[in-house]
Amino acid sequence: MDSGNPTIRFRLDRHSGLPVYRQLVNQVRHGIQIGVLRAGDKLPSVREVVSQIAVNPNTVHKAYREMEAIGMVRGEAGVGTFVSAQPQQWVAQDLESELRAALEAWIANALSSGLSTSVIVSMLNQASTMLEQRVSR
Amino acid sequence: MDSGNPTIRFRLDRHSGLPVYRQLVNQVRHGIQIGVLRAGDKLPSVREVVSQIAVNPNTVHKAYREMEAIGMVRGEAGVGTFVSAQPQQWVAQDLESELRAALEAWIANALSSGLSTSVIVSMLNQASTMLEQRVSR
Amino acid sequence: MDSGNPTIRFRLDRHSGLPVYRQLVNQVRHGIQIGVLRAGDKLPSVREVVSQIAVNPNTVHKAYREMEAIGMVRGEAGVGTFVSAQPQQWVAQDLESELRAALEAWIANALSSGLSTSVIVSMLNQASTMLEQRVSR
Amino acid sequence: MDSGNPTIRFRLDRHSGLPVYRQLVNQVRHGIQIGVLRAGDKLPSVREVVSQIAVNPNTVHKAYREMEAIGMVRGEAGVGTFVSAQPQQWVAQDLESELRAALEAWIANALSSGLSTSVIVSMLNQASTMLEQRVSR
DNA sequence: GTGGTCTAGACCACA
DNA sequence: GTGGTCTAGACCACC
Repeated sequence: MDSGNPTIRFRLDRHSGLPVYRQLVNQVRHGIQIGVLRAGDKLPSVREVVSQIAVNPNTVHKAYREMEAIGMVRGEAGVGTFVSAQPQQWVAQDLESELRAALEAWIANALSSGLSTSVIVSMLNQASTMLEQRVSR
Repeated sequence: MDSGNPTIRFRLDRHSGLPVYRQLVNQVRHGIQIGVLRAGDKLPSVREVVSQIAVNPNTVHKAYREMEAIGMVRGEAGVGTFVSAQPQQWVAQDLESELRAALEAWIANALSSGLSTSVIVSMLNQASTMLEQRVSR
Repeated sequence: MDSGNPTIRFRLDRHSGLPVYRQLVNQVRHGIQIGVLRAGDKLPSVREVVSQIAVNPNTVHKAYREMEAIGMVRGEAGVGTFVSAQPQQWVAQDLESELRAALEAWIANALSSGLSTSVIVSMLNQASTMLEQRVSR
Repeated sequence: MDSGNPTIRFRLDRHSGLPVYRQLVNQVRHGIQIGVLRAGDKLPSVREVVSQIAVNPNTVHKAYREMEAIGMVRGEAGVGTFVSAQPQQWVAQDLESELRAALEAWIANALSSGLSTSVIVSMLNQASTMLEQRVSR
């Protein structure tokens, strides 16, 4: 009914390797951080998302459940899903520690595969450099 | 019984998240790269591996089949499994490209979460530095 | 439920001596060759195949993995398994070269058994003729 | 002891795809057919064969057991293995029917893989022709 | 002893 | 629902 303000539009990168539900969570988080989404804003309904990006409803459900579990968002039955109050602070911290852990896991994998430390270091440096150039492009 | 040349001993990291059979493949690849395994060398039999690292025979078999499919190794029924001739070239590329892809996915995840490029870059640099210090320790 | 497009139905020859998983691979290859299966078409799910031909899920999975390793097919977790784009070229060669090798082995066996070449030749011709008549029957 | 007359020397084709024990059987059969081996002739002992062609003793045993089961040969404990009397007739017939069955199986495989009859026929004819040319070479 | 195939089941992440 | 990994065990041909 109150579909007037679409608040956020999801987009999908099918080739990124990232799980779909994770992309959705990330985009909401991103929206909150850059101010597109504010406390109390309504997220599109599951059905709307499904028609937008042609994805399985269960996948959207999972993303919404995940966000709710973190406290990023609150779902009210029969009404909709809304951005929580003051989610900004921990959102960022939570994300960083999660990413840091993932990067640690990546390094552990590389080491346990027998790659030399110097090669791993150079891969990290190379990625870092590429990223810096991409932004100044 | 006295198989004399133990060629390679597998070790398992149960917490790495990497599938067991992939760990085995990586370790053989590693062994070939550092010269512990050479063309014609015999890998331990499936049953030997099973008794070494307490894993299901099928899992080991799966790893061996994978290596054979890539051409890294050749299995002869009733005889054993042997390192192929001239496997060196692609061996290195395979593993590195896999890890590079995983790192790219990590960056994609970070970017799509709304993390600023500078933060990501600093995380990469920090990890790289930590790794270098760990080796000189 | 109403998956509508049955794309391919597997059949099994339990007495052919060919491993079940190889029969499945061959039949998909055949389906692609005769145009029943085209790029992007969905293969029946592992569980569907299981209920069709009464075989263990792992066996079907093995066949699907084999096809994926060759590049004939691509499996997406949670979605299904789909025929790859442009698989036609090598598809034909693969099967034929395999059969040709088997026929060479048969001849080698016959020769090394001391059968005269003329007898072998006549056996081949006889088989060939029988096959032609069977088709015009 | 009576190693004076070596009667038959085995050779192995490692790339033929034929099982080793089968090659041994075939060679004895061949030897009988061309008259190199006659009724009562002694086959080399398992140990002699092992030292000749570097093969597992069990493999030689299996070949000898197989020949004995067919009646081609008779083993006397502590003495040796000897060619049976009048083995020629059925030896040939037995072999031919066996080969014919194998060829039928090959055709069945080809058909069940979805190869067209005409392609199979042409493969057979091609093999037959190649074989004829090889002999007139 | 060796690897190869298959069955019968479990649990997981993802859609 | 989908495929992916793994366990526990069987039987086979071959060495």
